[in-house]
Amino acid sequence: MTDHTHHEACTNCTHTHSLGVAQDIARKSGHRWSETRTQVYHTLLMVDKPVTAYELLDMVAEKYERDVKPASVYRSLDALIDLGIIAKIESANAFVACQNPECEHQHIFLVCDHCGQIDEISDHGINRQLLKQAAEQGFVARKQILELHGECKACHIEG
Amino acid sequence: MTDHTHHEACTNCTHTHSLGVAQDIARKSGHRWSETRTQVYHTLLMVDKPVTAYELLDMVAEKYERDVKPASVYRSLDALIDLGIIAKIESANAFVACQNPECEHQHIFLVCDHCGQIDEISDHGINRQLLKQAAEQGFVARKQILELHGECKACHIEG
DNA sequence: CTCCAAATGTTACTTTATAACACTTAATCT
DNA sequence: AGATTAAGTGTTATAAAGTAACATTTGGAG
Repeated sequence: MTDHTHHEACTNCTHTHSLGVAQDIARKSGHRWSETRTQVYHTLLMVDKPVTAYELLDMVAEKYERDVKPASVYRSLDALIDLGIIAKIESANAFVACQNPECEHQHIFLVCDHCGQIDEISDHGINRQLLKQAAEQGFVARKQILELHGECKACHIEG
Repeated sequence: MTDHTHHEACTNCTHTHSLGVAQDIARKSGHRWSETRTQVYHTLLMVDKPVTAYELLDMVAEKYERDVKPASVYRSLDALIDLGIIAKIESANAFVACQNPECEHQHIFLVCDHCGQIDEISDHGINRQLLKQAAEQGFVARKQILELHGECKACHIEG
């Protein structure tokens, strides 16, 4: 495990990097960065699967030994969504860190109803086709929610 | 306005028809049909746009002069979803009657954030492509949530 | 170092949804 | 038509998800 001194202690290099990237994205887009946002985002990166706002609240409360309140968590979540570095899984009222924050913000989520894990499809073709179809009906699409529920590879094999 | 005696009074022929169809679908799939379900479904058909469970509750309460409770409404909604004749718009916590209950149950919804109206895209190609892409990652999809938010034709023109 | 819009802390509340259990009824079978 | 019974409803209470309002604090630009 490499030694990092440029950000707060984290046993995982990727996360430390992601936190730096997040901060940069925030600054560039005129948002501030803050302790709460760091903690919320870091926690989301660690769990690496969708969690509800209240689950997240409990995790942050325990990990950082603070009495964080729903409103604070929701505010951080809103900000992180604004930045495009996390996403809400609408069909689960849950939140998840994006796989590659630096590009493309129309997600296609694969939600395993068995283990709760999440995966993404990266197919711009589908996104494009959707926009096109919508446009043909005179609809200007601004945001796409696309979530497939089912069983992931691992769960399907195990039966 | 045509005279109908075969179902409870309704000023709209399509709805009377839909109620009959709904009842048939329910019976065929082993579900029962009931007064509450009739009222909930009928109300959804009338409003013809997404409404929340509690909005629906109020409408049913007023229209049928009864003191209907949340649990009852949610139970009816669950049943109607099971029958495939209504759908939940996950990103709005709202429910809407399906356009053609008798076929195809993977919807693509166009939700206008300006007027609240809803439209659907009928493109099996996209549905198929999604399943295919998911399958390539070993994911077996059972349910698809696909909602585009934006501005509908009418609202876009008006500016 | 100052400043102040942006963010947080806190309290209270609203909206959305479900659990549990007694009671009622739709539809099937005689 | 009347009995039967699983499916559905009524009711109470409560959980889960999300927001409003306002006083206080702070990140980061100048």
